[in-house]
Amino acid sequence: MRESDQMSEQDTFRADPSEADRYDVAAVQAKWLPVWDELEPFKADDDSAAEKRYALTMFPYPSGDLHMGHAEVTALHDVISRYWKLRGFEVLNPMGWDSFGLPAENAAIRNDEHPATYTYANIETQYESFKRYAVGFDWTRRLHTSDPEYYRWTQWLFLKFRERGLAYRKLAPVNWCPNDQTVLANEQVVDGRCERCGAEVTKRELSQWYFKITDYAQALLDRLDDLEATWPERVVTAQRNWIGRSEGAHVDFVVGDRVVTVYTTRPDTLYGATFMVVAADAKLAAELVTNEQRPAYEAYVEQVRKASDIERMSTERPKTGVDLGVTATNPVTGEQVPVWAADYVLADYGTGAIMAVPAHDQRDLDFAREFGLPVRMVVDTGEEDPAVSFVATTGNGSYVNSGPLDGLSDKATGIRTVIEQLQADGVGEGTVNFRLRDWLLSRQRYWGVPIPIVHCPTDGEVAVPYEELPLQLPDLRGADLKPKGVSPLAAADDWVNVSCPQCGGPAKRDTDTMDTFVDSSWYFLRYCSPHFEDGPFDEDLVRAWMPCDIYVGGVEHAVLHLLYARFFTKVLHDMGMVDFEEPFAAQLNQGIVINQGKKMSKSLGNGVNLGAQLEEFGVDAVRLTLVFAGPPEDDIDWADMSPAGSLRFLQRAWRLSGDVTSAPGTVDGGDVSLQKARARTVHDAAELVESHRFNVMVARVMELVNATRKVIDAGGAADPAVRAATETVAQLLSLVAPYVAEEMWERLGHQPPIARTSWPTYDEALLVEDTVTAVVQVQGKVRGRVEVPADVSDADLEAAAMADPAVQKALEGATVRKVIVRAPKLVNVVTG
RNA sequence: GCCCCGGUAUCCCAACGGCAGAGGAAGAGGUCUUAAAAACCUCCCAGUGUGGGUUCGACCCCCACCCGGGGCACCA
Repeated sequence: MRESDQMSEQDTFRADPSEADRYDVAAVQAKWLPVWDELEPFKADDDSAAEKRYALTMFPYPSGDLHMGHAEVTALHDVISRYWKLRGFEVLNPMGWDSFGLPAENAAIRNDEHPATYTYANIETQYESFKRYAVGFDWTRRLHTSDPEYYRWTQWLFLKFRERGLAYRKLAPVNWCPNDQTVLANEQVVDGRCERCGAEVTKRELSQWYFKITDYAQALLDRLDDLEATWPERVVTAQRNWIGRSEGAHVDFVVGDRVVTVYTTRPDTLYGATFMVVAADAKLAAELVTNEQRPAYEAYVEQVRKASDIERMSTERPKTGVDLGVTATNPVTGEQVPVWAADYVLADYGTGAIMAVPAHDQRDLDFAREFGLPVRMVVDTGEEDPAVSFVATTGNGSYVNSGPLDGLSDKATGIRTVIEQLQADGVGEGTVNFRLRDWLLSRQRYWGVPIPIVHCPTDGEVAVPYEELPLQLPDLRGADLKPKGVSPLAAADDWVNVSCPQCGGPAKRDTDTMDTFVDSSWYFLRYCSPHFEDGPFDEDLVRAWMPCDIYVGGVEHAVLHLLYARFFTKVLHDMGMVDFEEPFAAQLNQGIVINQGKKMSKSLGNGVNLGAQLEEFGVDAVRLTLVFAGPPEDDIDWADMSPAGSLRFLQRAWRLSGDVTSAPGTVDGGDVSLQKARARTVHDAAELVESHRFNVMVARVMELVNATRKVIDAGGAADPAVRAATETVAQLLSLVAPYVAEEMWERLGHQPPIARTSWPTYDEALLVEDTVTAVVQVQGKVRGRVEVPADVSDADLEAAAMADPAVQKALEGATVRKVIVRAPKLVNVVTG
């Protein structure tokens, strides 16, 4: 007895509920990971007869380990992917790394090593983290854009684009980041600063490679209409703004012995043009200026060059400019107007020259005021004369001082009339302009795709033959990579000096590398056949999987990556390699994870370490927290979240699986209200996932857990409805918390993996309620409730409502004027 | 300056134009425990940023404004 006393004491200690009624998070994770590795439930089968779905999430750059942002986007993404899987689709859900780029190069310089060292070490770290995070990726399709097997095809595509005239080289002023020592695309300059490092961008005149994305401006714009329903509105709007289509006219002015064409959206105000302005940094200005004015002009240009974009773009700044000393002839009036140079006119938009109509354009008016130039109103809008008010008028009005336009009062008619006249006289034409510029793709850095071009003194630019691809990077490391203003590749003599593929004579390789956005413009295609060796992708497999049914990622790529990827897809469509024009059928942009109301940052010291959170609460609880936090698009303030609460809920759900006492398969019948709750939950969950309202879906699962708990505690552990509900909980939970779901599934007597089960079914009849509680309002205020059959007629409901004692009381002494009946839920009695 | 999104309980968030509360967190009390944690039970908590309008009825639609977040801004 003594011995057994001791035993029981120990047992009591062991049987502490905190040990017995909770699962060991770390042990469950350790248990299932190898099982899933073995079973590969998410391996996508190209040959499957099932309908295919492609779930794509933006691949990461390998900087360090995964952080909260990755955790959020993949948790949300995985809900959709796992849902489709349960719905019976063959799902392609791949992952890889956007592994070329500057951080690796900077780390290599710091640590005196090769950029690949940093890159591939981080990839391995992130890969392990993704594995533990249990996202349903098909790892057999993993790719890295820095692998020669991948960038071989990036180079191939570049050459194909070039053959189609879509990749070309030109000398032009370009954005230069003095910190990163490389040029930048327009899209990478945000408010005059480098999008990557924040340094102020300056201008340089350089010969660089461009993709002719402007050829596709109209197509890129047109197709946005189709995406409106399934893409976030802000992304569509951002792209529309970025493409910036405008309709207007080219008008030819004569300056001396040459023609200068201007672009205007208001040709109808041509009679009010009182001067012309040419972009100060355009060649045209230097060509037009008189010798007398040249010193003043050159001083001005010098001043403009020095000013940063930030200064230039400030709208507060007074207008500056210089008189070029020449006059231009207005083609419709024959009038001579002065020609000025100014920096408010941009060299690379339109024709780089404008006709200034100060009365009807605020910028021109500001300039005219600054330099005492005349203001002539030609559209009378009824507002005060801009020459007096200094407020340009831009609305509709009647034309004055405008020759044949006088008497008209409609802007559209005025514009059309002038364009017709210009065309008849051969001095202008209607035209369309875009804000979008060609995509500058050269970068003066090492860790990127080498541009497969050889420069030959005899043959000029010569393509590296396709059979020589990939053109691999030379082996440079450490100090070799220090930015010097030219690409580090230029110093690799053995690599640079080659014989011309055409004439065999001495020639030099192009030493720039490609913008990493080129790499990511087609990776989603590569996933369809990641090991294909006869081209960038297997066209049949791309046809089978693409376009992506959902693309989940950050809204920061609204223009950059998404516009480029769309451009690539359109070109490939024109090349006949793909049969669709848009790569991403639908899109979901998640918010960001912040902490204490602020973006996480080192300087604020408010960073939340993902690894520590996973360690403390487990993968499932962290994922659940992120999904449950709110609508996916909203930012999540981690300080407001309770991963501990998430874990508590998961424990609660898990406990159900241990309380079920019926045998597997015992799922029909039982507690009717629980059956109904289960049916309703499954029905709603599908709708909620499809409309991306994952947080509400989780709340519904919580409700079902609560309902099931109640039945069990009331003695229903053996009830078939309890088993059915618990199995449903496990399956629904598997979209968010795969470990505990798998564990529950096993405890319920089933084989793994739960990911390969199918979406729970239910009897439709359970969704139909027999009776409904109808609300009776008097003057919009609830005064009573009546229980009625769900299919009650309006008349019967009204009768029942009016018979209700509480309603009778509320109606005492009042005259019923009208009764609104909305069977079976509501009656509103209006008195009067 | 222009455009978009949001503002519901102490907090995060739900509510086909029809009973403002689904879910969670926090808080209070209780059961259990030597105690604590956990679990379970109970309770507390707003009339929906402000002011108008439409409607039988408005968190929801319309107008104006306030606050917060985001985007665009010398592109002619």
